[in-house]
Amino acid sequence: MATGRTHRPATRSRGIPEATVARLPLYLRALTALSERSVPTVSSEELATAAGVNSAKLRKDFSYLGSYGTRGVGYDVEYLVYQISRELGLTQDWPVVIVGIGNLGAALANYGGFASRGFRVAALIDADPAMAGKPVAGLPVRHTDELESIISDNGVSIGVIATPAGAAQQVCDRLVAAGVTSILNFAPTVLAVPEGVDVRKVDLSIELQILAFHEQRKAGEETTPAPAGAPRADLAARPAAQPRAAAAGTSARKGPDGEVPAVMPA
Amino acid sequence: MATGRTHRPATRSRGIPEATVARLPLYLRALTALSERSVPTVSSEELATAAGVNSAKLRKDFSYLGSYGTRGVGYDVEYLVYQISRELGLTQDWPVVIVGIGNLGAALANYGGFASRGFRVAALIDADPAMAGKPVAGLPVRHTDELESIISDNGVSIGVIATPAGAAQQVCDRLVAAGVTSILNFAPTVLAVPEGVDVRKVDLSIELQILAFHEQRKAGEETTPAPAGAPRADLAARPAAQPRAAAAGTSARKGPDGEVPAVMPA
DNA sequence: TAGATTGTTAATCGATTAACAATC
DNA sequence: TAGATTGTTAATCGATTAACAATC
Repeated sequence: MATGRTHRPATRSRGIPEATVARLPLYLRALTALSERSVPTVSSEELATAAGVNSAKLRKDFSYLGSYGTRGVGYDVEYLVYQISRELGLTQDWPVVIVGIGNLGAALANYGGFASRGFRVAALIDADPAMAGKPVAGLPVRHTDELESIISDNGVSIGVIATPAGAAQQVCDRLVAAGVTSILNFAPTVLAVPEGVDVRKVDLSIELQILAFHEQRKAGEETTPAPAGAPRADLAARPAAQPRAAAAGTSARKGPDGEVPAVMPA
Repeated sequence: MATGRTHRPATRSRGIPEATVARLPLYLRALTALSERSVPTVSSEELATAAGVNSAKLRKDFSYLGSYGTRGVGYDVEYLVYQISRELGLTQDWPVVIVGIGNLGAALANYGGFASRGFRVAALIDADPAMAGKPVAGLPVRHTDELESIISDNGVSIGVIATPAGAAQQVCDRLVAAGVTSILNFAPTVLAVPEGVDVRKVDLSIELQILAFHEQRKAGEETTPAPAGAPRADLAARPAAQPRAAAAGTSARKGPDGEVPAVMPA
C-alpha cells in the first residue's frame, strides 16, 4: 500500500523520517543498477532522476544517513549501496514465512526478489491438509499446525499473510504469539496487533479504487460527456442526493448494493 | 505506499486531499461490512475503529465530501456507501487489462475482488505465444500483438502491469499510446509516463525492506545483542565506515555485492 | 583557481489532531 | 430538555522544495 499503511509507530527511527525510510529502497534499487554497470560515482541529480524523485529531496534524505557524498563530485556508488543496505537492515538475513499458499501465496513464493535482497523464505504454510507436502517454488508446503514450531525453529520475525480475509486476523494472532513482530498483509482486512508489532498492507482493491477516483476526474474534465465505462445498474439506481433530514433515525433504506467487499485471493 | 506512490498529480481533485482519497476505500470496506450486517447507522467513533484510523481524521475526511452525517445520531450506512462509491467513481464499470500472465498476473486474474467493486477484467495479455488462447481465470490469454485493439475495442482506461521489470516500460508506453491513462504497476521499475497519466506502484520488495528497517531497530533496542537473522557474508565483509576523502575520484572499490536488484515475478 | 555539486537552511505546503461550538 | 455526536476551527506536526553557502 502500498498503499494505505497501518499502525506504524509514529516514532522516528534513529531520527530518520518515515517518508525517507520509504524511499531508501528506491535509491538502493537505482544504485544497484548503476553498480552493475560499474558506474563509480553518481550525482544527486542523476540518481534522483533514476529513482523518480527530485534531487533536493534525495540530498535531504541522504543527509539523515550522514555525509556520504563529496562536494563537486557526487556519491560513491558502491559505498552508498553498502550504507543504505546497512541502514535498511539488509546486511543480515531475514527468514520469512508465507502463510496462505493460494494463487497469490504461490506467486510470492516464486518471487525471485526475496532471496537476492536479504530475505529468505523459511517456510510456506497453508491450512489445507491436501496442500501439505506439495512442493511450491521448491519448498514443501507445511500445515498450519506447524506454524508455531516453524517460527521458533527458524527465528522468524517477518510474516507474510496471503490468506483469505476471513482467516487473516487469526493467522496474525498466531504469528504474533509465536514471536513474529513484522507483518506484510495481503488480505483486505485491518489487522489488530499489539504495540511493537509493525503491519504493512498491500491491497490491490484499494490501489484500483484510488486510480478510479482520478480516472473519473479526468473524464469529467474532458469535453466528451460519456464516461469510459458503462454505468453500473445496481448503484446507478440509487438517488443522486438524499435530503439530510432523511439520514436521521433508523429509516435506512436497504439498497441493492449488498455485495461482498473486495477480497484478496486465497 | 503502499507503497511508494509515483508521479501522481499534486493537484487536489475537487478539493479532496490525496491522503483522504487513499482512505476512502478503507471506509467503504468497513461500511460495506456493516451494510451486510444490516446496521442502519454508525458513529464516527465506531467506523473509525473499524477502519483503523482515529475519529477526528475520519470526520475531517468526510467533511470534504459534504455533510452526510446527523449530529447526535451518526452516519446512515447505506447512504454513505453510496456517496463514497460515487466519489470514488465506482458507480460505473471500469474495464481493466492485465499484462503479463505469469504467477502474479494469474493470481490477479483470479482475484475475486475485481468484479465485485466496479472493475471488470476485459482481457489478459501476455507476450508468450505459447500462452495465447490458454484459459486463465476463465478468460483466454491474448497475445501482446492484440494489445492496441483490445484497449480501443473495450474502451480500457486502466491497465495493470505484471510483467518482468525489463518489459514494463515498453508495455507501459504501448498502453499509454493506446489510450490507457491509469496504470497499476507491479514491476519493480520507475515508469516514465506523460503528463496526465497516473501510475501507482505495488512493490513487495520495498515493503519488506521497510519492515526490515523497523525490525532491525527493534532488535537493537532489546538487551539481546544477537539479531534474529545471521549476518550476510557478502555484505558484512565491507568496511563499517569509509574515510570521506576516499569517496572522491574514481577509486570505487568493486564490492562483492553485485547482485541483481529485486525483481517481481513474471 | 574555476567549476561542480553537496549539505543545510528556511520558507512553504499538506496532514494530523484535540477541542468544542453547533445541532440533531 | 439533556445527551450525543457531528462538522469545523486552530494549533501542531511532518514533508517538500528552492536556494545557496560550503567545499571538493
